[in-house]
Amino acid sequence: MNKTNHNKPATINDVALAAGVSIKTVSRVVNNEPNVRQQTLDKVNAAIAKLNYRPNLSARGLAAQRSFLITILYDNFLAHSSYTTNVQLGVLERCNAAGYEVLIHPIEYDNATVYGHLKQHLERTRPDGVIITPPVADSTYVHQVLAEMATPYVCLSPGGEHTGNSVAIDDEQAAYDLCQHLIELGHSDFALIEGHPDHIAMAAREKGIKRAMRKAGIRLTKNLIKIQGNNTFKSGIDAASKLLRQPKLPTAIIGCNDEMAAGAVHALHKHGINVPLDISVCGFDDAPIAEQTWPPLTTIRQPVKQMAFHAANLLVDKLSGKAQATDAFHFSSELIVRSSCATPKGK
Amino acid sequence: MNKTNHNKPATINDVALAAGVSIKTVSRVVNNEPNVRQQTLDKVNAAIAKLNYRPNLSARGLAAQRSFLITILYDNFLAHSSYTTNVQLGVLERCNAAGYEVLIHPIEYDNATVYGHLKQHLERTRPDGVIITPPVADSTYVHQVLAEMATPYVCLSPGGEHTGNSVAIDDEQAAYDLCQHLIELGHSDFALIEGHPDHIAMAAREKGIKRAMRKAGIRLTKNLIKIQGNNTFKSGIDAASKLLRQPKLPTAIIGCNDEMAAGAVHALHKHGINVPLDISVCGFDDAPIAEQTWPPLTTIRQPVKQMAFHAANLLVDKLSGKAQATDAFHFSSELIVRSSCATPKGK
DNA sequence: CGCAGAATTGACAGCGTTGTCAAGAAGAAA
DNA sequence: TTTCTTCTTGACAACGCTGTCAATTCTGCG
Repeated sequence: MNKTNHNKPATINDVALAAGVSIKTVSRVVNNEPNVRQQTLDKVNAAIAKLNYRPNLSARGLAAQRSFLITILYDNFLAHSSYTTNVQLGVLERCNAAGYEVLIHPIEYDNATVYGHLKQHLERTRPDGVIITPPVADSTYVHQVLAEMATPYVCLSPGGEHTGNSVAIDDEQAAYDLCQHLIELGHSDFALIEGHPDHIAMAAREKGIKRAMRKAGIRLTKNLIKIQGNNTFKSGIDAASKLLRQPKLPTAIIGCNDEMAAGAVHALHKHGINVPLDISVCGFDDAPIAEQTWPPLTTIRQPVKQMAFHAANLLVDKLSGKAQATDAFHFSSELIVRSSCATPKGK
Repeated sequence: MNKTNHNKPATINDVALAAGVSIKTVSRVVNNEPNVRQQTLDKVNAAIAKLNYRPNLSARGLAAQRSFLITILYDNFLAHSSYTTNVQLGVLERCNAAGYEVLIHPIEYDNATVYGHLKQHLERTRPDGVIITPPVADSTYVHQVLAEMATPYVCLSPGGEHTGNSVAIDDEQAAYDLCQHLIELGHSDFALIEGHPDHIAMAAREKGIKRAMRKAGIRLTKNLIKIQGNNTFKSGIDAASKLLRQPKLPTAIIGCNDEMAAGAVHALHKHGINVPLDISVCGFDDAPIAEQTWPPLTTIRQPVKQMAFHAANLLVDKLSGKAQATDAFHFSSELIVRSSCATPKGK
C-alpha cells in the first residue's frame, strides 16, 4: 500500500521542499515541460513518488485558465443506452489517459430550451472541449452555441457536411452494401423504416439503400414502401403493424437502425409471421439488441467505441495545439450476416 | 439572446464593481449565505444578470477546498447499459440542480487493479462525493479506499447490510412476490438462473425465491434446479442450453435478471420450445429487454432512475451537512405481469 | 436619547498552481 | 581565455474565489 502519512494531500510546495528545488521546477516536471536537467527531473520525480503528490485540479485550472474537463453532450434518450455507454467508454479511455476528466451532459433533444441549457452548462463548467453525438450533432443551435463560446469540439457521426471535426462511418455506402446483400438474396420488394428525421445520418442510410435499388433496377415508387420511424423499438413495432395493414407484404424490411428492426420483428412475431421465412428483416448499427432478437438481425456493424476513442483523440490533439487531420475521419463498417434475412419465398 | 459584450467571462470583481459592493458580498449572494440585505441582494442579482456572471468552478474549488464534482462509479459492463444510463440520468438531475457536475468513472470490476485505479481517481480528481452502483457497491476494497480518502458516498442497491448510505429495493421480498406469482399460476417445478456471485443483491433475490418455495411446500432439493449465470444475456442462453440437456424440463425458469431471462427465452426459441406454452420464464428489473423479447417478460420493476435520484439526494444532503435519514432507504418495486408466464401444461 | 446586541459589509490573506521574466549556469564558438 | 548563445532555474505576481475577522450600520428597548 502507499504511504500516506498525512491526511492532507501533498502540495507542490511539499514536493519542492523535498526535492530541494523551486515549485516552478516541480511544475515543469509535472507538465512535461522541456529544459529540465535529467538529474533534476529524477530528484523531483522521486519526491513526487515519495509524497504521492497529485496536482490539484482546481488550482491548475485556475492558474492555467482551463478546467481539464471534457463534456460528452448527448441525447438523453434511453433507447440509445448501449450507444451512449459505448461512446462514454471510448471517450473516457482517451481522455483519462490525456489527463482530462469526463463530464456527461444529456440534453433533451426535442426541447426548445436546449440552446439555453447548453449555454448555461458551458458558462458554468467551462469544459476545455466537447464531444457531441447524434442527433445533437445535427443541431444548428448546438454548433452555434459552441462557436459563440469558442469551445473546441468534435462530432461523432454528424449528418451534414463533415469538417475536420468529426468521426463517422460512411452511412450511405454501408446502407448500399446492406441493401445490395438483400438484392443478391433475391429481394426486390422492400419496406424501409425511416429513422428520426432530425438524425441526418439516417437520411444518408436511406440514400444508400435507394441507390442500391436504383442500380438494381428496382422502382422506388412501386417496390419501396417507406414508413416513418423515430429510432425507437416502439416505432419499429408501429411501422410493422402499419405494414401488416397493407394489401401485400414486401419481401424484406430494412430498419434504419437495429431498434426499429427489432421492433418490427417483435410485431411480426406477434402476428405469427415467420422471419426470415415469410419476410426478411435487417437493421443497422449492430447494437446488442441485434443479436438478442430472435432471429438475430443481419445488420451493419459500426465500431462505436473506437470511433468515440478517435473523436476524443482528435479533441485532445486539438486542445494540445497539435496539427490535426484536415479531413473528417471515416471508419469502415462491416456487414454482419445473421439469420434474419433469407431468400424470399418462391425464388 | 444574452448580451455578451466582452469575450472574457465576467468575474466576481466585475459584478462587485457594477453593483457597488465588495466582492465578498457578491460571494455571499452567489452562495445563498444569510445576512444580506434585500436591497443589496437585488442590486447584486441585477448586476449578475446584466453581466451574465457565472462563478468560476476552479476558483471556487480552490478557495473552498472542494471540487463541485461528483463521481458515478460503476462497472464498465456493456450488458448493464440501460441500468447505467438510468442511474446517470437520475444522479445528474439531482446533482446539477445542486450545483455539482457529474463525472463518470467505470471500473473493470474483475480487475485486480481496481483498488489502485479508484484511489488514483480520487486523488487526482478529489470529487466531493461518489455514487456507487452494484456490483462495485459490493466490493470491500472500494469501501476501504473511499473510507481512507474520507470521501462521502452513497450506494445504490448494495447487497450487504444497509447503512444510512444506501438506496435499494427489497430484493428478497420482490423475488418472493415474483415466485409466489408463479406458484399461484400452478408452477411447482423450477429452474433458477443465478446471478453473478459477486453481485450480492442477486443472492437476496435467490433467497426470496427459495422462501416462497419453502412456504408453498416445494422441495428445494428436488424441484429446484440452480444454474449459475453471470447476469449477461449470453449466460442466460448457456443456462437454458444446459437445462435442455437435462432429462426433464421444469415448468418455469426464473432469471435473476432480465438479461439472463431473455437469453433463456432466446435459446428456448432456437430449440423450438414455446414460451409460455411449454415453459414459463420470468426475469427481474424490468430492463428494456424485458419488453422487447418475444414474448415480453413477466418481471419485477425497479425504479432505477428514481432510486439514483434519491441516492444523489442523500449524497447532496450529506455534503451540505444536512441531517440525513439514519436508515437505508427502501424503494418499493412492482410485479409486472406480461405474457412469458402461464399456467403449466396439464394443470 | 443612548446603548447593547444583532445584522450587514468589506479588507485582506490565502487556496495551489502556472506564466512571465530575469538571473545564473553551462556550452559553443572565437 | 573571452564572448555569445542556449539551457536551467527561481522569484514573484497573477488566477477568481472564499474564510476570517474586524468595522460599520441597524434594531429594539430602557
